[in-house]
Amino acid sequence: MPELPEVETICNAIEQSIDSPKIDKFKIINNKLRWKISGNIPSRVNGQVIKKIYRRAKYIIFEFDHGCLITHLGMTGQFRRIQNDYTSHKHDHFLIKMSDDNIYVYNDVRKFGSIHWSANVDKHFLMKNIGIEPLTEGFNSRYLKNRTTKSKMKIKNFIMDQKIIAGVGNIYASEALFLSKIRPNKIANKLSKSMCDHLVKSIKVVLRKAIKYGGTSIKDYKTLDGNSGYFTQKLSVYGLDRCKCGEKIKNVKISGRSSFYCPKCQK
DNA sequence: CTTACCGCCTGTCGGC
DNA sequence: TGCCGACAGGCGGTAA
Repeated sequence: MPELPEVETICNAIEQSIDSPKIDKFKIINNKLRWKISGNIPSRVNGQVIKKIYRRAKYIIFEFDHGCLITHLGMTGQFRRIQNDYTSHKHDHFLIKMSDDNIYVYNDVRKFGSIHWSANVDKHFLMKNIGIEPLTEGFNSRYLKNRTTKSKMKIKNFIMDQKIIAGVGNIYASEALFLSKIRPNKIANKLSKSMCDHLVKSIKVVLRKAIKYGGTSIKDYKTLDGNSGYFTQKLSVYGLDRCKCGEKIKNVKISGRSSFYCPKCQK
């Protein structure tokens, strides 16, 4: 479900809504997620203070002195914030009750999300192969040219590959390629230096703007307090019928995923 | 090593 | 009205 901008939005919302960062009780409601919730998480975090909440790729990391909780929202994962009394909803999986009145409830219809405890985040199996963060200086045209040169993947699959670029998913891949005027099925090693330059800039622009507007809500995504993201109204190709140039937008499957592009604007 | 495909889950929507 | 297949924003594991 959520990509980098949505996870960033949720992360910030959780952090800003906490008054007291001490966990009163971590409660498992239904442990069947992508991986069974294990590792005795309650005993590790009950009574502990969250030092920091941050995003890495599409993961939300709750950092403690002695380790981290690593959560992923999969396709349909949501956190909702409630206060005082918990009323159960279908597909609730766990909740984090803080020592203030906040309770953060994780709900996930399709169960593709996850939560793990790790004493060393960077070495955790879910984190150790994650690629560069696209909103850092290290993600530049030199990096992209170097990596694309060696790849025979379609460029859309390439920029969605978490081992290469962290956090870009199906929506923002389509949007960034539209901005760069590159067709999604172009082979990565066919990109020129200037195309790489353009694509790097486009990815950064799209992600920053989406964060600014609180993410994109196509189906399930909701911010912490149940609101939709406003970037939905700013989309240029994803889910749209017609390009601003007037041309009909194409929706083709690339590796089974819907991929939108304008045949006139993108070459 | 790289790339392609499967399967995990539930809910919704369109076609017949 | 009901049934059935297709599809939905992800990703690790495995096969080729």
